[in-house]
Amino acid sequence: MSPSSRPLSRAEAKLLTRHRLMRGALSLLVQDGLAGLSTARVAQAAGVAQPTFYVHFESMNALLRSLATETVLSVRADLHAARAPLRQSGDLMLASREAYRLSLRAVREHADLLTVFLSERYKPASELGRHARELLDTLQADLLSDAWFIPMAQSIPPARQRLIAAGLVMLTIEYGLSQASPSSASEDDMVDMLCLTTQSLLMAGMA
Amino acid sequence: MSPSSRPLSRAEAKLLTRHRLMRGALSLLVQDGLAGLSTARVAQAAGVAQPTFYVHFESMNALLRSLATETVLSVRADLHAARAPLRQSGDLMLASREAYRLSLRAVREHADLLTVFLSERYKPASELGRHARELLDTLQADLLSDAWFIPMAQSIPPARQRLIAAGLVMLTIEYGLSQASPSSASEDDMVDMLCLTTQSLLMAGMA
DNA sequence: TGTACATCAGTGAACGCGCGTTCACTGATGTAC
DNA sequence: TGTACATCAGTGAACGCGCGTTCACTGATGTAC
Repeated sequence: MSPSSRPLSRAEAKLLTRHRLMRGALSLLVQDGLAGLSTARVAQAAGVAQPTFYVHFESMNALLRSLATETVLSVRADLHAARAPLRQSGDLMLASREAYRLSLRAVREHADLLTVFLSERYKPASELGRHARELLDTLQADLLSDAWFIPMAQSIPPARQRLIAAGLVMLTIEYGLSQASPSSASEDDMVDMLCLTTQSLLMAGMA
Repeated sequence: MSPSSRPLSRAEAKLLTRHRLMRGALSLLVQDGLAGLSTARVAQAAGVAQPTFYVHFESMNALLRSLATETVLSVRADLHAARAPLRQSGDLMLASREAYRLSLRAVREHADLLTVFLSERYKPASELGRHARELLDTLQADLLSDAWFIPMAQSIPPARQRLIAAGLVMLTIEYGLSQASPSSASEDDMVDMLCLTTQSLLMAGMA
């Protein structure tokens, strides 16, 4: 499994333990949410003794902060990358389909983190909740900026633009996450729905 | 404040305490989620001593079960009632607008409970999560059955029907809850979006 | 209505337990020569 | 390369605290006569 026989340096080993703690925390969050989180359980999930937690993080909130800031960037980047087809010239309809297909995959890829964020977004006092709201706001803004060149989009009032972006982001995440369930609809059906919803929302926005 | 000067009977007083415990639990759930819930805090929010909790519920899970079953019914009924205009003959477009307007209000009315349910729906092991998933499934089924008479709806394959219902339910809840935030869009804009999305999804579903 | 007794919602005190947090210690890794 | 020392990631033990849960007790409410 190990790509090299060289033993890990102290710094590398420490970073590895840190990553294991964060992954352990994420898997506990997915299972039980914040209620199921304790330094003991996180440490156990990471395979280290419980006080080791404090070697890496000064508190549970500090770990959650790191988890949020370090993972949010990759979710955001992946969803932006999924819309690359839109930014190339060509058939807009075909490009939209491909962009939504890739977006659904990105959502599936980050399903664990997104479920946690969706769960926490309505908790006003939670630091994780604040990060979740910021992420969703950012995803909406990214979507708008990626769609800016679409002729229809520019003539829509800003308030409606935000409403459209919020709806499309939520639909994409909702559909993407539902792919995990066994009775899920087909990806093609989801892409159809998303594309037509987008078209009609854009037209509705101008009205 | 009291509508009658007659002192409460023992049974009435007990029921009142029970309601206070459940409302206390709900307000704590809204603030901090399951993580912030303890028998002591619930009892304090209800204004009773902590062991009193066990006079009414055998455990926190029992309280959550009661909270879910007793409130789910009223959410479901209110959303069904909001679609009454659809069930009367007349202009379908006007009826849709009115139905969505009433639905948004029902969502706002039950905002506390819905945010809690949305937060818990992705937690596989949580009993509250199971109730949340059941509620959302039921709301989707109710929407489909209320829309059954719409000519277009009947020719859509079942898998797509469910996808459409899931999308519309989530959009309605998402928009309705966003009305609580100060920078929220106008209700009229939301109704526009929902109506046009509905139309286009119905057309997409048949394709 | 009045009295004696039964019921029971609510309580204070007590318990064992897992939690967060601290700290002295260990032994492997890193460094200076 | 070899040796002596420094660093520090990880640990076991210990602590005070809030938690869930139990229980004997109280006093107001309800009931029988």
